Amino acid sequence: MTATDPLSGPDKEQALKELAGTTLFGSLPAGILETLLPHVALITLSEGGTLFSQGERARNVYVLSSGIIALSRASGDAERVVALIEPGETFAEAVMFLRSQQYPVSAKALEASRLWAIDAEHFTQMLSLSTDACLSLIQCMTGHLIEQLVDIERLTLHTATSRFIAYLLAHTEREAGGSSIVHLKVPKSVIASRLSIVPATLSRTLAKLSREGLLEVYDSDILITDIEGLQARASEVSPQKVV
Amino acid sequence: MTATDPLSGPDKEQALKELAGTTLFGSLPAGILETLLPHVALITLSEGGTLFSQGERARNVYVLSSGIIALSRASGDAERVVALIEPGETFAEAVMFLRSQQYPVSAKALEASRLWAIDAEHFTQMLSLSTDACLSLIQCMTGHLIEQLVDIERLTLHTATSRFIAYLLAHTEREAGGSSIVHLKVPKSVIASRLSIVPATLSRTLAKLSREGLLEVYDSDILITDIEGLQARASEVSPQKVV
DNA sequence: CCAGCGACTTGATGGATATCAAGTGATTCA
DNA sequence: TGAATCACTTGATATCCATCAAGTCGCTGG
Repeated sequence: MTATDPLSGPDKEQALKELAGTTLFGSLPAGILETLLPHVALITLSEGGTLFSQGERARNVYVLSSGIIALSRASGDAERVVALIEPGETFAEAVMFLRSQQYPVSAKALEASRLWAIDAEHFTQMLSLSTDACLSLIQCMTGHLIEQLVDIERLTLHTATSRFIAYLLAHTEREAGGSSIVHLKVPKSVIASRLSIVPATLSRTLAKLSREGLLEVYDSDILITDIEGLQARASEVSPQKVV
Repeated sequence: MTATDPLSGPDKEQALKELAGTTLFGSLPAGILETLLPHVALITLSEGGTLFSQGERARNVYVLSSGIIALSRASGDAERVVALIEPGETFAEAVMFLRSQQYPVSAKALEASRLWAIDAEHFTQMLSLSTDACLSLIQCMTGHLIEQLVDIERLTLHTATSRFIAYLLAHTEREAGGSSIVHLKVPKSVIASRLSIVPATLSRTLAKLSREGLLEVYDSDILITDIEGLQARASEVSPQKVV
């Protein structure tokens, strides 16, 4: 992991442009974002590199510029990927509001990555000066809350198969024809962890769906041949009605 | 469900006092909270009454004064309790920042309850006038994010038994002696749903722990006889190491 | 070029927990 | 007062998915 600080000219422009493209920083009144720039650093990670570890003192808020970051949470000797961050997304936005002041997850690069690291203290300072910044952060956190709620819903109410299909459908780019290709950008073992499935089961799931003629598997490329069929199975629940 | 608006004298005082006791409203600069009072209504629900339903247009933010509220999320024909609200807690705080403007869960009273309903629009308005209010909300949402993260961790990494023990331990009031009593304030079926267990399994779990001499069950009162033994089993994970 | 390793697949088996079903008490209500 | 209902318990069985264990294939490095 390498970090530069302060940013030099061209990086500075790039940072400004990329931050402005996020929900978190995109709707700030002119000038506010610039005041933050002196406290932004460029970080580069090589594949497999660790950005921070669970429990570590939280110092920065991040924007991913390129690459992929996996956020994972460990408990005892078990660990699970809880989120996959793609370019243009922010993460660890509310880290300085945690009682513990510690990152609640670990962040690791799944491929070589570039990130902008914003100093948490100065970010907080900016929040206290701008309601617009606060509202953006709230907006952003609301999104995360809903995502987590949906995650919980899937984990508790849906089967491994329907969870995987939901993942697949969420990652298919719309294509004109009746069939479309989804390229898996991370190893299947990571997707499995993200969905709380064991890799062996994910493999079997893929084989099953393939046998059923819903999709075809070519390594990390999945050809979807029957999107309606998949959609139908995605909403299957493992019943358990209550209250 | 009955609602009054505007509040009369004594209710007004009560509302002011109770709102001031929450994280969300407690640290507002003097005077700000008062401006909100005209937009606060008192709502009473009888046992089993519905406050709002999933998908309904979101109009209010709530503070629970007395009683118990279950927040649950449905998907298909399955449903799960995702949170149990106790007096003094706020909920649906960020509801007006949702794209859909709809409640993502349903809220039902498990016993007769009183609540303060704050008009969402005026609450938002107050946020845009006070950074302190924003920061309180952010603080509050951060708490919810961590709670959900821990919930997910438990659901995916721990067994039904250890989830139940964690619930039990989180609800034991410290007692001097080597043993303490936990009174379950909601039906066991609701706790089961909250923990994503089926009632029959919860019942068996209780029987098992009782046979092992870790606790004794007297209907809704659980006598904990071996807290260390329970703590040891609470951290059991269903292994699944990854990445 | 082959050894070793990592990512994935596939098979055999087991275990945790859901499902289905039949109880038991306690409470409500006609 | 008896019937109905509810909350819970307990038993028998089923199912999903994890575990354990061998593969295969492609890649890297000596």
